Amino acid sequence: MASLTSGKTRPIRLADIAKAAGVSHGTASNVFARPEIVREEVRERVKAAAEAMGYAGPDPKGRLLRAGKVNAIGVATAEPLSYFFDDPFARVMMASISQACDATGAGISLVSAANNEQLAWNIQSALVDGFIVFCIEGGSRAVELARERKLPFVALDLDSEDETVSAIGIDNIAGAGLAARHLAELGHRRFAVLALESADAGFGPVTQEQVEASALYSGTRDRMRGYLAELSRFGIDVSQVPIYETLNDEKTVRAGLEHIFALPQRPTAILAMSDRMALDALDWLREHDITVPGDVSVVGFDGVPEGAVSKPPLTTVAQPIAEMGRLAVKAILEHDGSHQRLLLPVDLVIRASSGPAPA
Amino acid sequence: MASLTSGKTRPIRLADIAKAAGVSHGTASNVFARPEIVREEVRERVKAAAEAMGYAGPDPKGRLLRAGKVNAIGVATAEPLSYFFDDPFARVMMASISQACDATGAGISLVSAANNEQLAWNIQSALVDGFIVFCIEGGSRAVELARERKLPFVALDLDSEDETVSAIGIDNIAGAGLAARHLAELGHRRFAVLALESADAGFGPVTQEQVEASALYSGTRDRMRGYLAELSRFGIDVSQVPIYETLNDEKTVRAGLEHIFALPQRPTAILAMSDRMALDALDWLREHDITVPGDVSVVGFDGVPEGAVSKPPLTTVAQPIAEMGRLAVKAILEHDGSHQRLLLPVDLVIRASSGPAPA
DNA sequence: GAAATTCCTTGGATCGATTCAAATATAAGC
DNA sequence: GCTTATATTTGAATCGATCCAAGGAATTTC
Repeated sequence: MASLTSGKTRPIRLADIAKAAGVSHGTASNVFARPEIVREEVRERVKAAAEAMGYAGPDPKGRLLRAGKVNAIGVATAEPLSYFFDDPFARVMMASISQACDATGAGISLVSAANNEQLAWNIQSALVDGFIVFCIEGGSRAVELARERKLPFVALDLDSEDETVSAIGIDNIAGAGLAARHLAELGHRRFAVLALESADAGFGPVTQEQVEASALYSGTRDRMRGYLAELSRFGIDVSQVPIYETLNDEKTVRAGLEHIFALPQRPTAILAMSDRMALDALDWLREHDITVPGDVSVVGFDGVPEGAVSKPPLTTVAQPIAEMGRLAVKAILEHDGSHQRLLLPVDLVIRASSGPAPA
Repeated sequence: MASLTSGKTRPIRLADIAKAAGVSHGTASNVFARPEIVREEVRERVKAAAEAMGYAGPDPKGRLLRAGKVNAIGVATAEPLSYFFDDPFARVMMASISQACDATGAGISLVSAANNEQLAWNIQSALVDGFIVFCIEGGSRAVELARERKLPFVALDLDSEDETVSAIGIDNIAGAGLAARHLAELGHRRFAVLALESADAGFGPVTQEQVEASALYSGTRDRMRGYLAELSRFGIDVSQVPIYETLNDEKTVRAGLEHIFALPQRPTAILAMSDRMALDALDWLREHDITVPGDVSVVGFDGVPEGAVSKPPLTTVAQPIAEMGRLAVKAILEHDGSHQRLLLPVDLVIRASSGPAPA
């Protein structure tokens, strides 16, 4: 019936119910935003009109423009959206970010995209008060875009040389050093490294020089430096250590292990730059009847919860993930125009995936 | 230097650079929104002005109001925000929702809150084009709030009787029936049920009648009906089946098992209304040297990936989670004013946590 | 009863863009 | 040179609210 009067039903605006109730739009707005300052009789009349016309309440779109603040923070990454729910590291980080947001009543918008163009658009048009940028791999593009929005933003886990971007990261060199020393002290002398991306090139065996040369992905580079510096200290010829670069997924990790274990000198210790790789490695080794830590020791990096319940439990370099998330949210919400650059300490967590080198 | 002229630096607006470049704001807008229709010379001039003044690009806040569409969907739940990243079921669902969103370029806003008041505000002020409401437990409040926004929304997994809300759910009765029959056919006769909430009351042992009486939480009620109906069919006196209601967390599941295994008649089969509970149960049983499925069989509900890799792998009633997520996004984005009510089929996945009843 | 308070209400300004009909400039056609 | 077609640009209107200075009515004070 009602729809007969007008073909398309324009959504009801605050002005509509103001007119219907015979008050100014200012008063109508007050009924919703500060009900205590409007006379009860009027308030009821306006509410009744709103009810009668099926008003959905003040549209946040309108409020937003006036208020200026969205009360939400964007979490951006160059990975596809599902990364936030699939990747163990991202999940722990997101859980802590969302806890911090919950505490302050801020919402979370996930910003991401498969391709670069879409990512640019999504970051440019995200309705947020600031960004937390996940820079796990190839995030520098996202950082650039976030910077262009001129909103507060923090880069996570990007050890960018650029002092003008706020960043919260960890000491990758020291962390990698802890892992390498741990294994060396257990007597291991034949190592292999499962590396994260060092360039957008893809995956496969790489040399130390290639990793070093990559200006991007300083996390990868620094972990590599940390590993190799510490191994050298134990008199190991690091030029002989095979390095295999993966895409941090099961497929390429498996390919890497196939490669590494086909070499004449099998390693007794594997340094993996992420727990995700390390856990995939444990699976592969088990399937190939290579015992851990009997034949081969494995040390991961990140400290995700899955590592505590894997078979065997994973020795790893634990990042203070929860702390990083909390600090990132704090940095956005309490942004004062300055740039923060925090380097958090890491912690070696020794579990059962590492043991003495075989005799 | 620049800041000396004005104490507070108002953000630069499109109008500012239009003035600086000596063009109308209409033209300035076109430079960013439809660059191809403005003469190159002018375009460059405007861009130069924007660059010089440090313009961050058109503010989405302004665009939003004009355009009307946010291009983001809200995912709402009455649980805290971290639920999206902690809960196995939610994670799988979110992964599929985010994949569907990625494909269409839509963003995701997570909407949630610890307390009811905050939840109301968050839902009322969320900048989204529609809602997907997670109704796992006590979600009816969120559904009400979403409905008031008069935006398209879909309830997930709420088997609400209200035909006027769009919902995508599963056949809980049939699913529960599959689980119960499977165990009964394996010879089990002594059962226990780990139930989800049936009222906001909390946790503890409950009776069949109590569950039946709860108008809320129809999912819990229907799964219970499915279990008990099928067990009756095998001649089992369902009034003797202990039912323990949990909060779907480790603590209350453990309390439930303590209770159940302290009863004079120990069960040989446990029906859990969620995989999360079932997995916690497996842990508890292992710790108490009760072998699965030798002493006790366990069947879960949901079909989360963790169930495939647990010790032992979990027999469960698998929901088509990915399909549900995809359909939910589709329902929001292609909303045509009608109400969808989809009941999807479930699937019994038999793994190693269920076996013949002990002799 | 006039003046001073207090309490509500009004209507215009504003937030920052987009859109579109109309105006103007430029090029093309005869 | 005049008309017609095409390419750009303009400026007003709009999106949906919030905020605030100013005005009006009711109440209190002297």
